Amino acid sequence: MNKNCEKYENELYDLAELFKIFGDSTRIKMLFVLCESEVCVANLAEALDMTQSAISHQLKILKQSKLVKTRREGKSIIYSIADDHVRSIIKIGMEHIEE
Amino acid sequence: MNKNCEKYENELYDLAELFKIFGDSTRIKMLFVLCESEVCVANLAEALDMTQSAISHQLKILKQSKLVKTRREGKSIIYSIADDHVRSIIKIGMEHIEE
DNA sequence: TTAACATATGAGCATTTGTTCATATGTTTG
DNA sequence: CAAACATATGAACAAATGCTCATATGTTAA
Repeated sequence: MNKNCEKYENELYDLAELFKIFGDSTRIKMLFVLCESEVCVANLAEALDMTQSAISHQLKILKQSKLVKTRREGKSIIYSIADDHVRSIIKIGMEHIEE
Repeated sequence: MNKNCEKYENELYDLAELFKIFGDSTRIKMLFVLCESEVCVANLAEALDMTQSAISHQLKILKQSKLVKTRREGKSIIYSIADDHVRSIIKIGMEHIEE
């Protein structure tokens, strides 16, 4: 029997971890908004109609996963998509949905 | 503020649901194995070193999500990838990982 | 038809996850 | 410096999730 999933055990684990990040409504909405333009925490919260705290907790997860990056601008922290793979993943997922 | 995530509310919800399926070690391993060849339940269980029951429960989820399809062959049920989007999604995820 | 095999499924349980609430940290302005 | 603003974080709790165990359903061969 095929045992490649043992061989690729670690890669597949990481892959699952990656998709897990995208597998939550709140996070995918956040990423979707960020795909269009960089946004500060408060504006993200407003866009999704959620509390600043909830958004902040999720941003932490997105940042730890290196899907977003930050920079400070005055009192605000501006979040943006870390690399184009995020857009690719969302795009290809959307293509699957739309059928 | 950008409210496109309201506009695309439903699509983004479905997208999250899709990625949620990929966001589990067991399921991604199953899909990975199935990407290479169609397999019956018992062989999948063996390949992943898991119980038949656990695999069967997950296969149900994969089937409900239309990521896999089945056909009967004697006493066995043979599972296979339902469409090539599954391979694309795994592939693009892998590309992101390997960096 | 009955025994053996292959898969499916429901209930129960432990773990994980996402939100809220309260509060801490950090920055700018007066 | 103090007050106001923006974000981060820890604890607690409810909901969702994945596995196990027992058993049901369905198929084939004797």
